[in-house]
Amino acid sequence: MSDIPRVAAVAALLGDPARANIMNALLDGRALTAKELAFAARVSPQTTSGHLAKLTQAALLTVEQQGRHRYFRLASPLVGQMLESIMAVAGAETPRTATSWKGGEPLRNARTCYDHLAGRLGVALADALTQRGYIALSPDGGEVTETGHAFLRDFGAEPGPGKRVFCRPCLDWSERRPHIAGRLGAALACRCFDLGWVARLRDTRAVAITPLGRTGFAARFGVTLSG
Amino acid sequence: MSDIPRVAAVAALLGDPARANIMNALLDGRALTAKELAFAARVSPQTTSGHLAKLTQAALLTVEQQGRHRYFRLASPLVGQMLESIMAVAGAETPRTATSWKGGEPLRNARTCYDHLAGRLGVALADALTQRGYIALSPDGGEVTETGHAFLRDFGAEPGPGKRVFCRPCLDWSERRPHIAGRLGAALACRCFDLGWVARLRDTRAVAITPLGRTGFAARFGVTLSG
DNA sequence: ATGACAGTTCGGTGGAAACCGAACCATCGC
DNA sequence: GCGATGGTTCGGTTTCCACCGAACTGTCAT
Repeated sequence: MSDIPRVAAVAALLGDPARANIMNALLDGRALTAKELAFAARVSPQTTSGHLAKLTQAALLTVEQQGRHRYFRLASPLVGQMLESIMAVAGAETPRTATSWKGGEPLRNARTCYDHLAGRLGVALADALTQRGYIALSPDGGEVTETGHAFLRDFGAEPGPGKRVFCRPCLDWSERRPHIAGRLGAALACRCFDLGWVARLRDTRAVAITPLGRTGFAARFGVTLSG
Repeated sequence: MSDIPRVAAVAALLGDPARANIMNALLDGRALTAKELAFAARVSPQTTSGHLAKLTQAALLTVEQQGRHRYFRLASPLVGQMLESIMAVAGAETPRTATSWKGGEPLRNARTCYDHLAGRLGVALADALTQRGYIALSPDGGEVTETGHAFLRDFGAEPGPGKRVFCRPCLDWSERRPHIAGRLGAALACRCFDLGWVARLRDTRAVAITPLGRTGFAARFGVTLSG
């Protein structure tokens, strides 16, 4: 007895659809204003204000005031990981009759997941790197090989020298297979944005693969996607 | 839009204190009867029955009928990981005025976390293995060194040959530092139980360190604990 | 068969909270 | 200064759901 109430409180916060939408909108790590979040949550600004107050009060979000705007973002990567893990079980449950997934198609194809790439693109990259012997993934951890380090250095996505291990698998809720998270995932995604291979879309976590990216992914990773 | 409602539904289930208590009681991987869970949840059997129905309906729990008893357990390790990740943020939030932790002392000292050891003991083991150069841990992953493999083989806790990577850090909610989870964590815990170094206690996730274990942990890991 | 026990279903009650309309405070631009 | 805009607070309504008492089904024991 003593801290279970705390986890229940946190879970209850995520248990409201409006708040879940808010958290989901912030899952890519950006900072959004209260109004944008109201739109994402599909409720009125007043209601949103109350929700945001609770979420920041619980230290799930942090606020930053800029002029008359208030920018909200996830309080820590830990919060992002929590959301991902909930998505993993929420997606796994009930094999379900492949119902109307319509509308989510761009999301399933390529999106950002806090700070790294996910969706079919993310999984394909993970597969490509694994198949070429650059990394090794298992449900519990990941590892970069010698040749993998060389490849990453060459590609320009070698994370700075820190702790030795920095590759974490993240269960993709749409593909049901792991993609690359952790510092390596962040570095890869960052490099892909820098190269102009992918571009963020408005009001969604989905990302577009540019023509430049299409050829790039094919040439460097042997990855071809329809989206 | 389309799966956020799903995560909200899952989170809402965990958001009720009674259900959170139930999940917490099952977090060590054992199977418990409805009555035991009613006691853990501190509500009447009728109410518990309703909660259990919802949790199994949502595929967070599985049931197994045995005579007139129904045994409930977590549906998958994924569910355990989700709970751990929520605990991590729930524990992190609000540095808080070091309030009355009384009663949780044994839990903080040594406990099981789904299938591995946690608490001061778990963290101390992770520290010892790290300091001796047997493993390398970072927030995003873990790795076993060559000498580490040799040590584990000698200790009798080498997981079977599967994927190469099998060491996952798990943020300890009481110590706020990582301990060892994943296949390696499970193997270590299993070996410690086999050796009689630790023993489960009734009606709690806390474990006792036996006199045998006290000398064993000191000799093999250089770890000494008060509990 | 009979009683004991595990677990569920049903009905009613009470409390919590999500929601919005309206009014209010602060900041920006002119 | 003024209106426009971002954001919050307040009140009242409505809906939802956790909870328990009571009654029921099934299994085990003697």
